[in-house]
Amino acid sequence: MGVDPTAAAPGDGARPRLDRELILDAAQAIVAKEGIGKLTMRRIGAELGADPTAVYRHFRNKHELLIELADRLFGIGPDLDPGLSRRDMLRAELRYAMYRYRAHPDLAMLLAVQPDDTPSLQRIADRMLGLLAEMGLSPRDAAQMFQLIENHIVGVGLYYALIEHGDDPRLLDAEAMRRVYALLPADEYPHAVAAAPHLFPDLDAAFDLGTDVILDAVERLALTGDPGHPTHDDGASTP
Amino acid sequence: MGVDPTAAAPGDGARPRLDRELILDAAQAIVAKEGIGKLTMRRIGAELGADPTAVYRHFRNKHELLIELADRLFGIGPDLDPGLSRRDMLRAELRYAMYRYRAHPDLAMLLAVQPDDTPSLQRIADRMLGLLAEMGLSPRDAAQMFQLIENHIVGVGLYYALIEHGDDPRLLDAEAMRRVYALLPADEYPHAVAAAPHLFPDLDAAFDLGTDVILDAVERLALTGDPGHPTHDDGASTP
DNA sequence: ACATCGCTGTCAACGCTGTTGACTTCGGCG
DNA sequence: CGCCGAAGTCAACAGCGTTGACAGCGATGT
Repeated sequence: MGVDPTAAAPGDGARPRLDRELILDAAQAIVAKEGIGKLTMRRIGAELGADPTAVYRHFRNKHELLIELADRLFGIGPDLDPGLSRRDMLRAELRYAMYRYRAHPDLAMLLAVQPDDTPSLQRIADRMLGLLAEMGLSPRDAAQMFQLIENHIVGVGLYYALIEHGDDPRLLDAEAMRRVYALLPADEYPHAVAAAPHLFPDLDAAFDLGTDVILDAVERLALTGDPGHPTHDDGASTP
Repeated sequence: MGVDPTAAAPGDGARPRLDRELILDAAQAIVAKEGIGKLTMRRIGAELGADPTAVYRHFRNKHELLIELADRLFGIGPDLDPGLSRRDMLRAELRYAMYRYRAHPDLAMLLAVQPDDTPSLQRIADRMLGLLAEMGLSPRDAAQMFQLIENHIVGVGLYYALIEHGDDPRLLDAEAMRRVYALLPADEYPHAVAAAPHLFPDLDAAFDLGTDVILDAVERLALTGDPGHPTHDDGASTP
């Protein structure tokens, strides 16, 4: 009697017993509302209406909590129209992965340094490797191109994230960034000045361009067994 | 009980007056010896044999110090043999940039979110854009491929850095990581298991492969004005 | 030459972080 | 009912970046 654990509501005062799920819900809510920078143990405690140190009864430390939170956020994959070509499916998978990275770069980096790869990451890897195989790549080539794809995603996703979650609004103004390069001394930075109007392109377009470059290489690899140099070389071109 | 500045410094004896250069030297020494994780204001003070807060007489805050330190570390460029082909020079430039990133990923990310691009970054951009132009690209194409190159560098450099500067030694053991994937349930992760022996390739090789894919696209763009999809009209050079 | 004033370094302290150990309370089980 | 481990609370520690008040050095103006 006394406190009824079933009558718990967010503003109510009463609160069900904590468990990992409940804590992760709170953490996820904080990240969604205020960003990962504000995700502190004390903030989680406040969100739960509990003492911050109560969390330590369920998670060994903050790192363990973050890993689990990251796995939860990375667990969801895209819904793919099975009628799409392999190439288009791979494109969609890549875009989706980049968006995951872009949305939660800090958590993604945490997962990346985690030696015990989580099921989410393993499923993503399996899906992409499967598509590459179906496009005609040997397991070895698939693994190599998969590494390229991962790097591509990390590079763009991270750049995106830095710009969006950075606290300096000027980063979002590509026009202003171009102007900086346009106004450099032309004798010292001739090429930068010349290319200034085209620098800092739309990142979505840049990502797609990179994806196409990689997918072209994949198809070329599937056709000829060679990444395919465009030179009219008659011999060794790969060092 | 005044402190005698001419007789009180650990090791060296007298400590001259502080200035930005001296402080940056100390900071750089700490980063080199113990990594950026140990670079705290208090640690800098200890390295200088001075009170930690003295640093604030020369730098507005830690961020400003880090930006300046990053610019210093990124200022040095590669010595290029002028006899090299444009492609090889670009390859060298790319490798060098990746190594910079790899060596100081945190500082590199700090520079990336800095709206006022530092001279080091501007010089690097100018050099690469110049090489792309000399390979036959229009300023617009050069800017686009430059973005691709940046992403490539960030992706690989960051991945490298995470593995090397991560505190978990298991990350360095690619063989062990492959084993993890090899031992996954084959019915659930068929493609991951099949590709397991070839996953986690040597990152230097992966970087070079990615570089070649990009440079191939650059040359194709220079020749045809088109990134070049490997469709049937493509005269494959190597069977 | 003396007084002045700003720059530099020192010290103590604030608010924040993750984390620990001791204490209390709750809930299920014999 | 009584027990006992799990769960929650409280105070505290060590570390972080940073601030404001104070003290000495050094150059400067008269």
